[in-house]
Amino acid sequence: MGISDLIACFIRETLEKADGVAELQRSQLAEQFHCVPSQINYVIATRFSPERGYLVESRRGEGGYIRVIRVPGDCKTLAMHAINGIGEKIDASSARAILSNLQAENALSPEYARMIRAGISPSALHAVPSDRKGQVRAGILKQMLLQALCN
Amino acid sequence: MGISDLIACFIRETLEKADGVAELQRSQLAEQFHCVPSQINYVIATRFSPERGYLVESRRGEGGYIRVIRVPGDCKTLAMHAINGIGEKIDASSARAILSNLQAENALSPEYARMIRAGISPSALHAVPSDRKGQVRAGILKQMLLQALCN
DNA sequence: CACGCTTTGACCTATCCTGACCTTTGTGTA
DNA sequence: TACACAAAGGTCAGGATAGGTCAAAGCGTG
Repeated sequence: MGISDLIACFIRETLEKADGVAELQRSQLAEQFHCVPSQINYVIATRFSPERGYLVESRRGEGGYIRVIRVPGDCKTLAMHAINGIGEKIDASSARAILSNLQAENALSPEYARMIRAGISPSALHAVPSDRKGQVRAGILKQMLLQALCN
Repeated sequence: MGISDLIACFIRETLEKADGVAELQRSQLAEQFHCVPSQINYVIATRFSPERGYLVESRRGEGGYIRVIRVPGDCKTLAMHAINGIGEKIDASSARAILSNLQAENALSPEYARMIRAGISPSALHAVPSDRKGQVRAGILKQMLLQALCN
């Protein structure tokens, strides 16, 4: 596990403790994890993007901050939101993140999540030409999420 | 016995010791056996395929790994039987037939069957070039069946 | 010798980490 | 009030690390 994962983990814990809103200080966090400040942006961009169910606000200058908000809502809404956010194509790690979010919100059972992961795993998509993988992953993900939603 | 067999043996031993989950470092393993990294992929592809009862996950970049998972023995027979019958590629109606057979034998719950059907439905696979649909369907079907039958 | 399994290497893709440079905002001072 | 300055945070391209793909060459055996 690299530093990025540690930072993401820390942010998730903060969100947990603080009831869905984490207010962070970029440079302070960077110092705490012995990394450059821009790595915090990297972590937020790759793990706390809107498609993954988070909102991010920030402010520069004196008293600046980065606020990560876990977007609230009931299971169905979250799942529909996730499906709508998928778009034409999706890369593997975004797909993984969406699934673990839905799972964390109890909008998706661990069993269904595992099935979906199996369905979009690299070995499953082996025969898809690489320039189409993103599209195919998106297609499968949407269909299976829809199915899982309707129990 | 060639190097591939030695590597396969080593992975099996690791699986034995580690209770069915081996986490490997491709380049490290390659160095250890004095071969090129891609030979590790060859070994995994030829000896740890879904047909043989293994799941494989991996991650690139810093902290990358290859994880080989041996599916538990008790559920293995049935799953292997179904999966081995699938082959390189499969058309939509044969896939449906396999699913309804398994369902009829009570080997597959209706929920899981529906998930799989969603995953290989035409809308899920719309972005796959038609000359590859059969192969892709087979890939997804195998992975998902392995997951569904072995939980 | 033909066939199939093995081995190799060139090239590709994904993920993470870093640093140089830029923009926004609050505040103290002339 | 205006302005300079310091204190945040933002962007982006590049480098490092690690696994993936594919086709061609090697090799052993019927």
